[in-house]
Amino acid sequence: MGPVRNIPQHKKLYEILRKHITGGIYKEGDLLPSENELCQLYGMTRPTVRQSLSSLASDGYIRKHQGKGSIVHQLPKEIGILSVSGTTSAVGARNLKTKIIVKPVLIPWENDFMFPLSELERESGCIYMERLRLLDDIPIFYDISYIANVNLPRITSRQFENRSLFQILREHYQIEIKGGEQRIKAIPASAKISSFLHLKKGEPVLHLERKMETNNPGLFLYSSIFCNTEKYSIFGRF
Amino acid sequence: MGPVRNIPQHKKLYEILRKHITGGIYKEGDLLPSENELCQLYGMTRPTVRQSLSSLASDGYIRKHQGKGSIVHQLPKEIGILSVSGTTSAVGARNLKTKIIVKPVLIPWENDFMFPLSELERESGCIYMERLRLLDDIPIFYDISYIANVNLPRITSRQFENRSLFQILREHYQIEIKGGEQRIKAIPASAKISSFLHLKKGEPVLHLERKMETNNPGLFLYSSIFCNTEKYSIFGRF
DNA sequence: TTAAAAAACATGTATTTACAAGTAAAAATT
DNA sequence: AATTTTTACTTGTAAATACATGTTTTTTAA
Repeated sequence: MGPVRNIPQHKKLYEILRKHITGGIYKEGDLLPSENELCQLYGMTRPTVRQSLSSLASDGYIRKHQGKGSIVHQLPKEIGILSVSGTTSAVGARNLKTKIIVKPVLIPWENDFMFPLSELERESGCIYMERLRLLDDIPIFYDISYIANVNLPRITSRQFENRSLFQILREHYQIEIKGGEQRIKAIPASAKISSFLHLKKGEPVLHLERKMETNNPGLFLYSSIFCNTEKYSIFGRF
Repeated sequence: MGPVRNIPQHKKLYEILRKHITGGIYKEGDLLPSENELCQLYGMTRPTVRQSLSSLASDGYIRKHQGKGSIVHQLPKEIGILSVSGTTSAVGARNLKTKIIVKPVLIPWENDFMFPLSELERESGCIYMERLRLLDDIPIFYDISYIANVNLPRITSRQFENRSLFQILREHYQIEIKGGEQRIKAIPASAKISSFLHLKKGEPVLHLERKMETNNPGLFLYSSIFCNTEKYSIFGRF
């Protein structure tokens, strides 16, 4: 069959429209072509087109209105895992730099880990890394990542500096994030956290504990993230 | 206009299965009946059943696995204020009591409101209220709500004590929350906040600023929520 | 007994068809 | 000219059909 990848049509159209929206071809408030027009344009039938639009809607890129059409919705500029919206209007992903504090190493899991672990995960050990993320040279995230060491050869020797962890997992291991859960707290900065995030000890810090599911059943990504929200907020949609 | 509402089949099945899951008939890890079985059970065709399952999956109630089936997913056990899903389940807390601090009153909008407002919203004025929410008699949320005064007769005179604002809006005004956006910060407790939440001044507090969209285009709900996350975390899915 | 092959069954993708219901523009009427 | 009605176009709902692909169980063969 050659190098032809079998990506479903509805996924292709989803990606096309998503790029058109994020790329600015369609702007906020714009009306997307009607479902029937999209059918003609891309040679698909309406249920297929509707599946793409349905995904775009549930991901927050568009809103659908019966009788009117699909309207492009304002969307957050994504930065890595989180979305940040601050006083400055549009924060591009280019301004976010990543600094490795602890390179990926294989260690045993902590006994009192923040999420319950399966037998398999415990046995496999834990790939551990610490990163600092800076926006305009201001430290925003102090990020501790944990991954179970299952079927991820040579991951500890890869370069993480300018690529997100998720990008590497997707490109080299075909791992996609399917969803997850998180706990959010406001805590006082410890000595360690405050020095990393350029805060005074005891100042409020946002703490996220996340568990992410992947397309590989049994493989989860965990992270503990400390955010300096003095200047920027965490932004989210639902 | 008769009160008869034609609720679509896929939405009915969604509600049935959702209640079965939240009610404990299906527990975490359980396999739902297969799509074909559901077709027979409820007299629908597979596309209709699949639409229900697709909604349940995107709302985090189930996970679908090709070849296996639909598996019931762990539900948030903690306070799920972040997980407002399309139809009903907003804040799933049984022991959560509400205490009104400021009864609903009609006031002009603040000049430096946290979200940009439309002309219509500004002209209409603002229904303002403050509430305190307690979990096991511990104050957890200090909640300030803002609604534009458009087509909501007698709302300032309604009883809010034991019913959620969302419930009243749904039952009396047919208003449903379709989605929204939020900003999250960790801030030091002010004198006022700290006294409401039983904290010391300066202690970390979680601050959420939310804008919620409704099925009524142009009508938004806004809220500013201060959370005591000393003992509980905010829980969310994505 | 073990391992490979086949079958049965699950969800995924896609087409075709039909009608319902909401919205907006055009046409007809007053 | 202003209002009402009609029409055209939009998305929403739903059925029937077909085949693809992944998973599990059963059967068959070594």
